[in-house]
Amino acid sequence: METKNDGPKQEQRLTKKGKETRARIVAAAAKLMFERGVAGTTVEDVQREAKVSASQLYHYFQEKRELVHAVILFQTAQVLSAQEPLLSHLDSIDALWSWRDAIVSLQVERQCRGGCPIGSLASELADSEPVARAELASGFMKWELAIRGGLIAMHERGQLRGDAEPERLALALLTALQGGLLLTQVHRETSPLEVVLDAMLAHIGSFAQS
Amino acid sequence: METKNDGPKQEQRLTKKGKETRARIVAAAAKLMFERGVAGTTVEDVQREAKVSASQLYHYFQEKRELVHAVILFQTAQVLSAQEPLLSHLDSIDALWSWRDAIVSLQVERQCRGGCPIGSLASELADSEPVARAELASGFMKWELAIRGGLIAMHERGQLRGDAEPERLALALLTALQGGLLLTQVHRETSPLEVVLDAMLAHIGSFAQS
DNA sequence: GCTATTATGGATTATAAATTCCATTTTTGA
DNA sequence: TCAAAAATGGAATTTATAATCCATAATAGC
Repeated sequence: METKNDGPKQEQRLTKKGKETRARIVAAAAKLMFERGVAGTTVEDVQREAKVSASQLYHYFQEKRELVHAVILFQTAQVLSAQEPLLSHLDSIDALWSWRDAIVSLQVERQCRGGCPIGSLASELADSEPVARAELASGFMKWELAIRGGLIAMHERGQLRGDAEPERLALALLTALQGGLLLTQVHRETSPLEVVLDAMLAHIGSFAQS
Repeated sequence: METKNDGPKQEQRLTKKGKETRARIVAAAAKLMFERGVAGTTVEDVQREAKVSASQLYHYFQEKRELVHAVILFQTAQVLSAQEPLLSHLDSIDALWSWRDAIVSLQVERQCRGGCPIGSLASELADSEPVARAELASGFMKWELAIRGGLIAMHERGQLRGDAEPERLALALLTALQGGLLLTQVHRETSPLEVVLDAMLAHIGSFAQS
C-alpha cells in the first residue's frame, strides 16, 4: 500500500500556470485581509482582486479557511523577509536604533494604517481558530528568534552585561513592538510606537558595556 | 423652532424596563464580541444571549453598527472601572508591581484568552470604522491618563528623577501592556506579558530616587 | 381611567456570502 | 499525438445574516 495523499488536502500537482494563479490568489487575499480583516474580506472580493473565477479559487482552496491558512504562511514569510536585512544585523545598540527608525518610518509611510500584518491576523483569529493560532504563534516565534540571535551575539561578545537575559529581552522587544503597532493604528500617530520602542531600547541599552 | 432630536438617533425616552433591556443587550453583545469578535457575532447570537427578540434589539439600536458603538462605550467603562482600585493608587514603584501582578493573574484566570477587551475591538475596527476608531482612541486615552496621573504624582513628589518624562512613560507602559496581552493570547502563556511589563517597570524604576 | 408612548413577539423579507456544478479549454507526460 | 489531468468560465444553489413589518401588550403621565 503506497502512501496516499491524505492529510490536509495536499494540492495534487500544480502546473507552472497553476502555481502562478494560486500565488496571485494568496497575494490578493493577503492584501485585502490586511486592509479589511479576514471576516471583512469575502471570497468574491478576493476573486475580483486576483482576477480569477470562483471555480479557480475553489480549485486551489477547499474553503475560505484554507485560504486564510495560506495567507498566514504568506504574511509570516513576507514580514520576515522584509525585515531580513535589518534582523540579520541586529547585533549592536546602533543597529537596534536603526531598526527602530525603519519601523517607525514604515508606519509613517502607511499613514499608521493596518498595524502588524501578523498581529492583526492574530488578534482576529487567536481565540476562534486553533490551527491559525498555532501557526501565528509559530510565526511570531520565528521573528522572536531572529531578534534573539542578535542579542545573544552581543551578549556572548560581552557587549551586554552578564546579567542581561537576551531571550527575555528579545521577547519583550517584539511584544512592545506589537503594542506599539496597535496603538499607533488606533491613534493614527506614531508616538505610541516611538515611546515604547525608545523605552525598550533604553532598557536594553542599560545592559550595555564597552 | 425647537431643537429636534436629530444627530445620532438619540433614543427618545427609555422607561425603567427599557433601560434594563437595553443594558442586557449591550452586556450580551459585549460578552460575545469579546469572545468571538464583532464580525463573528451575529445579531441573532446577541438576541439569544440577551433573551430578546429581533424587534427589541432593533428598537434600541438602529443597526448593528450602533450596537457596536454601545459595546465600545461599555467595554471602555468596564475596563476603567475594573482597574480603578489599582489605577487610582498607581503612584509608587510598589503599586506598579502590584498592578503588574494583578494583570498577569487575570490573564491566568482567563487562560490567556480574549486579550484586551478594548484592544481586540481596536484591532478589528480601527481601519474600517472611523467613528469606532476615534471612540477607541478616546478610551485608550482615558486609560493612559489614569496611569499618567500616578507617575506625575511620583514625579512631583520627587520619587522619580527630574529627567523622567511621566507622560511618555505612561504611554509606553500602556502600549507595552497591549502588546503583552496580544502575544499572551496568541501563545496561550503569560510570559510575553510578564517580560514586557517587567522590562517597562525596570525602565521606570531606573528613574526612581528616594 | 384613559390615551399616547414605549416595549415586545415573532414571522417575513432581502441580501450577501460561501460553496457547488457542469461544461469547456489548456496543459502534461507517455 | 493523444488520453489523462489540470485549469478555467460562469451560472446556480444554498445558507447565513441583517433588517423590516405589523400586531399586541405594557407603561407613563395626565
